[in-house]
Amino acid sequence: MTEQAPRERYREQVRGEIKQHARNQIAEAGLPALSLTAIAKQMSMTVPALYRYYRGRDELITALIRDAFRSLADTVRAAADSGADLLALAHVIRDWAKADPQRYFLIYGTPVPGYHAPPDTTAISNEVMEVLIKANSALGEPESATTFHVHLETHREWVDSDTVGTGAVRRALSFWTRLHGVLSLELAGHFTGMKFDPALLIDDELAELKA
Amino acid sequence: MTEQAPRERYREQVRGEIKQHARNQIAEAGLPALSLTAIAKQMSMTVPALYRYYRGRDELITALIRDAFRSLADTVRAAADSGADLLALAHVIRDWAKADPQRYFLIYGTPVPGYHAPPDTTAISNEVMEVLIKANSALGEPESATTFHVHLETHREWVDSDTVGTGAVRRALSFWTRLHGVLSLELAGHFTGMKFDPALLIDDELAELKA
DNA sequence: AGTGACAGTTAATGGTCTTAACTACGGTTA
DNA sequence: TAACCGTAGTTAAGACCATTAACTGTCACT
Repeated sequence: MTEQAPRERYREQVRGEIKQHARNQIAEAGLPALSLTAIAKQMSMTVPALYRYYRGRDELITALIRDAFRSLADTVRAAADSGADLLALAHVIRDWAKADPQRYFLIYGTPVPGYHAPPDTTAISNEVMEVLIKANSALGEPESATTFHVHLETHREWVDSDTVGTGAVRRALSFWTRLHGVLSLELAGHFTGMKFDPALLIDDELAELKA
Repeated sequence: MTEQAPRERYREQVRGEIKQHARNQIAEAGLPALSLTAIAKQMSMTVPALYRYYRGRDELITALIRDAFRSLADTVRAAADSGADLLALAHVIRDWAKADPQRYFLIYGTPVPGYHAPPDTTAISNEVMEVLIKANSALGEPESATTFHVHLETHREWVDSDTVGTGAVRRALSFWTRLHGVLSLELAGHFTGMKFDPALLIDDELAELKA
């Protein structure tokens, strides 16, 4: 019942320090390069000591994924609350991704076949989607319904509030997939050689979203 | 100068067998799970024996990447030569990806910061782009030029033949990025929970490409 | 029939993650 | 103040992993 803050505070401090070293390693050489041995060496500790703070390599990675989702969700929400329109929102996300590409790939990159993110993490992921849908609610509903639109009418249980139209959901999906399409290819370097500016491609792709 | 086929043929045989085991491991548990030790065990060999066939783990991976690109390029080209339209082409690519998601991610997934694909591999990658551009040449050039379109006019040295219009290049980029956007998120499982059919989303996204 | 190239072996090095058992310290309580 | 207990950290050990070096046998060609 007593205030045992110091112990707990130190613990959080060290956990944070471990994550920071982990982030640096991943940013520099990718997730496979994340090494507990290297972290321990940088912190002047022995490797098993790290297990006091994380159950193992996987739990550390999971924590980093959670942080990345949290950071993205906060960034997107803050921008949306500041009245950013869809195009501005896209560039906020792009800037966030380009600041640390490997962090973006930690979230949206190659999945591990067995791995399933813990529920709280996917919940944060949904936050992002909610903001995107809300931002897309500004534009009205389209007059002509596409095949996918009518399909979505009967497959949108996952978006709880019925205050948003199906059109907003569809546009949010378009926004998300188009942005991710350009962004992930850009970050992966698949546009090098082609000398165009990906930012302009994004603008173009999202301009057609007005429908 | 003599016909030393048997040795060479056996060599290619074994190289292929190694790749097959590697492919299975990656398909099941992702690239990080690729283990030379496991391959050797499955082939009833010792690990160092594998080094007769590949300089190391990295060269084996590179070979797999090259094969994947080759397979995709051939598949796309074959479909295009059979007169498949853009939508059909998209579904051919999607089917190819869904048949072995990890193979798709081997090509378009999370990049390793240091790694640069060998020139011959990127050349195959360009083949795919060429086919896409060619397929997009069918539709004519748009009357109104977007900002990105005019930007692309001055940044398209990478597409050699001047027989294709800038509009075709732009549409090919849209096609590629939109398809990849939906497909990569689908394969990574980011749509699970949302119960819609990604195939219909792709149809919708590409339908708007007619512009 | 002999020779050389090559497949495959064993052995050794160094790296990784992980668990178990032990030590020592620091704060809490009697 | 003295005993105690939880916890951070250690050493030791096991099980993987990739890679290199040195050796052996075999097969194909001269």
